[in-house]
Amino acid sequence: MPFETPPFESNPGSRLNLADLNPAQREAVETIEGPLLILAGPGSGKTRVITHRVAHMLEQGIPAHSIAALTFTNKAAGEMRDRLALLAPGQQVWSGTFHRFCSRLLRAYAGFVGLTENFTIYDTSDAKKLLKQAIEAAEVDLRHYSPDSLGQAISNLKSQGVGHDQFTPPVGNPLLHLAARVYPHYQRLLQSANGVDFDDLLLYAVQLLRENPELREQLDRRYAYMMVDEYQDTNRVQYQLIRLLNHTLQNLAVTGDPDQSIYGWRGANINNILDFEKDYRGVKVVRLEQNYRSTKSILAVADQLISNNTRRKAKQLLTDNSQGEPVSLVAYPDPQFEARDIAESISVAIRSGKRRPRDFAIFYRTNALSRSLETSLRNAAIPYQIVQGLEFYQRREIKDLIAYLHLLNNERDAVAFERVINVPARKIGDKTVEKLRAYAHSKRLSLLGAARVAGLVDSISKSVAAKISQFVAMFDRIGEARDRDVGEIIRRVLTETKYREWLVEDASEEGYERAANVDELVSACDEFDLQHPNDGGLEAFLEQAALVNDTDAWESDSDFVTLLTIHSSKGLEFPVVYIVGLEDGLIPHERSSTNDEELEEERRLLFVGITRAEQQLQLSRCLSRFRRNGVWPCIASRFLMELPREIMNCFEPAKSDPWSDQGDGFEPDLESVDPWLEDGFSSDEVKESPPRLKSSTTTAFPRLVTAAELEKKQDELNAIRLHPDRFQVGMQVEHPEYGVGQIVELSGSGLKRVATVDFPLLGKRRFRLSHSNLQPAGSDSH
DNA sequence: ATTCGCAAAGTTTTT
DNA sequence: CTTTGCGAAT
Repeated sequence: MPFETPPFESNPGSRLNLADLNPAQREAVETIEGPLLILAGPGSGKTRVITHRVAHMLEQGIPAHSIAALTFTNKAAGEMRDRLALLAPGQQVWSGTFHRFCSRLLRAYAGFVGLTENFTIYDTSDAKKLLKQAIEAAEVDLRHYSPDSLGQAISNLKSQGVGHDQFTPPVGNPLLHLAARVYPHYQRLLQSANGVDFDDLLLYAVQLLRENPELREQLDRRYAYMMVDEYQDTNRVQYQLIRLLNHTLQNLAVTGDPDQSIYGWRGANINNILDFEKDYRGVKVVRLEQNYRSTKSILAVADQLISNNTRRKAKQLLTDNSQGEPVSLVAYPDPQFEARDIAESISVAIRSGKRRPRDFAIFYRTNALSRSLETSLRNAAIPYQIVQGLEFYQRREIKDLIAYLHLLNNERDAVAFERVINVPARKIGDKTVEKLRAYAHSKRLSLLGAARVAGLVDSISKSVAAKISQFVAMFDRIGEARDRDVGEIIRRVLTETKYREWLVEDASEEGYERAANVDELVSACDEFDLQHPNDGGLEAFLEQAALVNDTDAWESDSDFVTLLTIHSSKGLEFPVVYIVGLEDGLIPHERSSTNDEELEEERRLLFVGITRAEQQLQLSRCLSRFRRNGVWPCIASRFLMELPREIMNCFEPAKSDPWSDQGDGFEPDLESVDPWLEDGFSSDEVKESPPRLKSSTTTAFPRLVTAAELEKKQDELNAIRLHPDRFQVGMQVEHPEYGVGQIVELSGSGLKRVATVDFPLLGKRRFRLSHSNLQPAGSDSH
């Protein structure tokens, strides 16, 4: 029997020491055979358990190639690989994301699902182009729904494991009826382009295993031991995949925490983990409840918050860590203030020598919230890295160039063809492409194939056909480099297309910036070549580019403050964490508060954020925020009311807060906003002097907002709220210094609402209503 | 037929 | 404040 090898000699380089583990952890590590459910609370050493478990399996003589570990993100897979390299040097255990696993599988068996091995993986924006064509082809009436919502619907179907030919829409759901009509067209377009979207990777893999039992059995045995991380975030297809691969041999270990399930919106089914014990027979359940990460103060807040969820298995968070400092809860006047204050406290802590930049992280609900934080950190000269800002691979110039590579790798790639055919501009426009598309469709050719014979297309003029031939000739010259290093290929693309020259043609600043990005892409290609001397090549690079995102580029080793969404903070930990924007409409997000289930997911999201913090945590919100066309008052997140505020440091407005605490339903008065008036704010009369930041190093989060400042800001908000339309153009107003004048213009909105007043003696002056003492002339001032 | 310029509208979370 | 869509000019 292969598994009875004595542990000592099989792996002499091992650093494995099970004595480092607590009893529950050890039990998980030592359970190798059969289904195992590891319920791991935050900070309970889950990664440690997983890696030790694999190392232990290897010590027991289980061959590395029969172990596969599926993770949720590349980041998690990478971390596991790194830690395993320390515990069990030189052992090649497969670890990666679901999508990568499926992609690998499909490359090997592409023919079974109607693809060839060089298929293209489309990201969401590429897929959207095909979706739009599909919508046209299906001739559906899209008056009531956006293409995006249709795409969402189809994506949801796919993640439920529903194929394009298996779906009957339920009666009375118009969106799904549309989806049912568009879905087959969309799928046909993907197939003819030899492409897949993200969901297809999983769906096709399941289809492949279902239709080929002998292959399923073979793979089941090949990966005799499987581990799945973040099992609470798996969706239906992922669940099916796991079942298919663990049918014969059920040596399956899943880890997860129902309280950290935050991907319901993309089809994750929390029942997958709640029902694990029903799905597999003889499941061993191990609970890791001891928290090694956070202080008692932080855990108390997290615990109190999550206890408001009803759909959960009650669980205590225990720690032997110290009490630590109380969690701070701060209300700031506005996001700029919030950002400045946070940057200031970080700066103070760094300068005092107590902390380094990498000790800090700032979380927000939506990416858009990162802006003011970036500005403040930059102004404070604090090094920071933003995870998932504007993604590198989403930039236009990068997508353009990668499209050339895609077309090189997969000549049927219609999206890539349409992207590159006229970039740089070659006077081959939409109309021509449409003709090519029609011709290609009728002759069953790819777009590039049609382009090769453009002269045969009647509707295309000779001169345009010549331009197309020129393009094809150029493309084929690039194609000669197809089998070279990726760096060489991309250089070939650049020299042949003169893309870089085209970018800087107009000598615009934007052009140079884009050119710099192009250079960065070239370096990325070279880097890839260096790192993949043997398993490289165009196809591998493209797969990497499609499945690796910027989150994975996050460097935990470098000394930066980290900015990221709460979602992408999962699995990470930081000594000091700030979570900003805790306002109603953000957390819970306005689009996620329609029912209790979504609300509970939002609560879990905040729970995840809170439990990332090791030593210090500050939660903050703003009293007003710039949104759409003006400044709007913000209501505190309802979750804040669920926190144990008596044990927290609260820097909330002193008097009762009309925006949050009374909750008497202030609704922004739409009529007080003039969306058609642009706001001109360069006038010197309109000045904004931010309150000076004070700081002290005595407390964890020095109190930088004084109660007086908050009150003042609030009075301003009140004034606007109570008298949204006190002023009108043509009205006579009185200014304490300048006297009486007439309003000639009103612009801006909210706190930035500005009146231009014409004074008989002084001429025109501009005033910000929220700051000035303008009164309607002759009115009884209060 | 293409390109350029302006206006309008839209803003969650991710593989 | 950004991106997308449409209309006019070349």
